[in-house]
Amino acid sequence: VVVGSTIVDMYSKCGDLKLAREAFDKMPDHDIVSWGAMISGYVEHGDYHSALELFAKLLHENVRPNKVVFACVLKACASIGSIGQARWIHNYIMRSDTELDKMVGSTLVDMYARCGFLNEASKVFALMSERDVVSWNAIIGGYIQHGNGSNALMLYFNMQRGHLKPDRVTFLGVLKACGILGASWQGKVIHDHILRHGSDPDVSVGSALVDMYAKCGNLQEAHTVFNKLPDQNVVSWGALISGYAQLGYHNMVGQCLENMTQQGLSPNAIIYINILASCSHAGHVKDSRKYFKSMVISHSVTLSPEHFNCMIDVLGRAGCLYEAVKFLRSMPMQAD
RNA sequence: CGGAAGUUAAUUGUGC
Repeated sequence: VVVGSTIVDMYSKCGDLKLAREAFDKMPDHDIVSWGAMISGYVEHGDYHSALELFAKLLHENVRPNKVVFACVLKACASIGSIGQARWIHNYIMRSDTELDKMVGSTLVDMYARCGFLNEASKVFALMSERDVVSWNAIIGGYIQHGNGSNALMLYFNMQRGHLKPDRVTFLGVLKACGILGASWQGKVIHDHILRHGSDPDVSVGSALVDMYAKCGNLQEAHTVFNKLPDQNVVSWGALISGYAQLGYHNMVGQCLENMTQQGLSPNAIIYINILASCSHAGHVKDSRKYFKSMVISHSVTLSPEHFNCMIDVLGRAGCLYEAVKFLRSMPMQAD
């Protein structure tokens, strides 16, 4: 059974769920770990329905799920917004005398938040028997997903008072909260916390800092932080470019694109959305045509409705209605 | 303590 579970886990970590399921079905006996390995494999690869189906089968065979299995299926429910099944599972957990430990509790918090029930998320958070940094991150993240930056920041400062050490995920969250609020003062405080935290510099946290400063309107600081990043990737460039685009610095957007390309990084779909949006704000019809063309010939970007929206917008404003309609008709997807 | 587990950075446009 142990070997079987290991094989199931190995196949699913390699991304071959079919082989994993075959191995699972061939096992003479299943213990709870093998069920867990298979269910978590489905969840990890986004096959939430299969995960829930297998969970139903587990219940049908009168196997007692454990905390790991609960966490996996709750995550599946959260991902497809299946609040009904999630509530049923929550209920089952309560009936089965499973304690709301940090793992099951955090998953419930995250699930309720994703399904839009923040009251219940914070209720579960308050009831949990233990809370670790992931639990705090889950509730903070929940408020952020719903645009409530101030509650997220309040929770962060409560967490500090509880002497619980934040981690990089916490920082990613609260920096986003500052960006939402335009709270540059709190942002600087958190920047300071990050520097004192004593962890290795991290590109993700660095990009979140760039984004935070940009969203607070402080492009100078954003660029300074950007220059100090250990390495610059497409996302960190994206944060910077989006900042320049939103604040109307059209030529800086072009400049960034050039520098980025010189670094050997090719712009992705999101970068192009920002660039085209910048053309649209600046009313640069020619630039927008130029960039759209280079995007198409690069063949490395999947065109999305956003790209077309930007083009149609900039052309429409410039009075090039005929060309705008041409773009509208040439959309490879359904126009809304 | 030979096997499974929770939170994770950049995202367009119209009108009030």
